[in-house]
Amino acid sequence: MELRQLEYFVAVAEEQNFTRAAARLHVVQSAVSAAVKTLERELGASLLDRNSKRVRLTDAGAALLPRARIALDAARDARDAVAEVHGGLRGTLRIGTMTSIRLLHLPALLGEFHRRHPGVLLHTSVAPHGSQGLIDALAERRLDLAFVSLPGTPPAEIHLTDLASSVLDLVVPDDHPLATREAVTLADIAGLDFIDSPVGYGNRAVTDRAFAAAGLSRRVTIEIPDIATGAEHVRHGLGIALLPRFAVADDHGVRLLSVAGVDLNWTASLATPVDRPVGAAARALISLTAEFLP
Amino acid sequence: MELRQLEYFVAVAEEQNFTRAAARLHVVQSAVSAAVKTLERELGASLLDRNSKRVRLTDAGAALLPRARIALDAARDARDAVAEVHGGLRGTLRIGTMTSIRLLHLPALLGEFHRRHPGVLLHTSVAPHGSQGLIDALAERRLDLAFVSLPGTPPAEIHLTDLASSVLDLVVPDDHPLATREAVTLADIAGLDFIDSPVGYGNRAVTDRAFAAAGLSRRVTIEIPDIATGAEHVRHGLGIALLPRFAVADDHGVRLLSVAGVDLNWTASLATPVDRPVGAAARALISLTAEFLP
DNA sequence: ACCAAGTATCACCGATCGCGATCGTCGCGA
DNA sequence: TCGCGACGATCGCGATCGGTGATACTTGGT
Repeated sequence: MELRQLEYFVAVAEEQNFTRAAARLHVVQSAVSAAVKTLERELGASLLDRNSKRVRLTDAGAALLPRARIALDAARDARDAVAEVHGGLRGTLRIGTMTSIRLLHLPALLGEFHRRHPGVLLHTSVAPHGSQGLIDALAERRLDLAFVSLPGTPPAEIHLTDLASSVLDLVVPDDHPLATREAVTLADIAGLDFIDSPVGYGNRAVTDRAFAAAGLSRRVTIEIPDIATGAEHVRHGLGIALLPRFAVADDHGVRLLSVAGVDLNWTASLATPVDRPVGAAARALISLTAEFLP
Repeated sequence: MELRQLEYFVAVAEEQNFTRAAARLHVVQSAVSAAVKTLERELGASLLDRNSKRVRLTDAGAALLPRARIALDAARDARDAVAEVHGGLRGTLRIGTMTSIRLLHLPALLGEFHRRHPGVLLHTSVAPHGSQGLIDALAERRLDLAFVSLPGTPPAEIHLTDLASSVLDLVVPDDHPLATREAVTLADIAGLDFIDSPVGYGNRAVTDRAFAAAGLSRRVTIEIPDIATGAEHVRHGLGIALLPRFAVADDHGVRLLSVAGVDLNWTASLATPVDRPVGAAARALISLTAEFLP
């Protein structure tokens, strides 16, 4: 068993496709097929149940996968540790981010990190399934760190460091009955049609929790993955929305109203695993993030 | 970087000699030399400072070594996990034991383990530096489990499960002034010449602690690594000793006396690491050990 | 100065790996 | 039912890798 074989196996398991795994690994498909076959022969067990249409893990493969990731992470940490001693950090840092990274000034943070550690490749990925998806990816070792928004108690295996927060304001079309008000309550907007992010996104969790805590409900009739388009949807009368002020670049045709008597604070945090040590590059980014805090 | 290279590097680091490492790995010396050189080239750092007389770790090598062990352990756990799913446990379990294994009936325990898991190779090693040395080896990932005797608070990274204990009795030559007594106190034997195990052994720690707790001292003039020879030394007038009864197979010429008013309980425990998960085979042995408890 | 022990280098050879071509399989749509 | 596209497995080939055995070089002790 060698790391190269584990790397190929993990790629196939994650992609559920030899051809895509080969592309990701920058080798031809037959090389991946052969390597996985050799690993199976060496371990004396079938790891993948596959045909021309479908690739699934066997029980043995399911047992191997998390441990293969641990071994690959350990090897990368080993490489990073040597690089740190010998002459600067090396390696790749896999970072998950929410789509609304402007809450955090991430470009400035990551830019500074890159200037300080040019040998580290930053591989950022946005969260197709919101912050909850990032948390899952962190737990499954597909990410090293994640910038998330996760109201409530985080899961036991994740540590959150709060970084920034913004209040969500109500955005209504300027001809809306509530538009003349300076502030409203949740009761004023209960039952109305809302535009919001999908379930799983942090801002969506904040708004859902607020309504639930007040024993009220609303209708989310349109889900948008990018809050920067929220004001546009509001402007065209598709509903009202709770958005941070920074997401409303152009406020013509809409009004922003405060919502009184409720916690609509949307907090962004850095999520790190607690069940394993993080690598040298991850530690460096965590330190830099702390420097960026006010 | 591959596991094979890490394995060769770890072997050289531990043996401090390429030729001995090669013997341990069952390859020729030049294969080890070439593999380490390739690893150094790939990492862009010198890992070992060596010449024909001496092999030492560099700073980069010192940074790599614990992480290399983690990666190798992870790979072995991966292999074991697949074997467990697929058809029984495989692999090697590295067990440290005190020399005085009769306190524990280890042969019976390990015999039963072997019958249940014939695919697991048990590699046992005794403790040249006593239980403390076993604890060090466990922390440094050179052992998976250890049977130790460690009075007092164990270090934070080790978990102890008490398994058995025996009281240490005073053994004197039968013409000794105390020989007519049924029991003595520590005060009676303070200042006398003792035969005992070396520092680091569990039984030695028990006796040293008892004298220290009583504010008394004694002279340990002969240190013996095997307590089974203790009574023989006493018989020949080389000193007196505190030994468990089971270690005195032949009591002619000596008397065994109780020592009142002091804790001379010598406890044997199973030491497991707390900072990392143990492999499948280790978990199986831990379970079997629990079954063997009364 | 000599020697023994150990590491590094070299030539050689068999094994391994990745590539490119191709075969076989499978699910889907007509 | 059939054709098709996509995908995994196999094969031949060339390049590279890894281990062996021999040997050169180095080093510390006598």
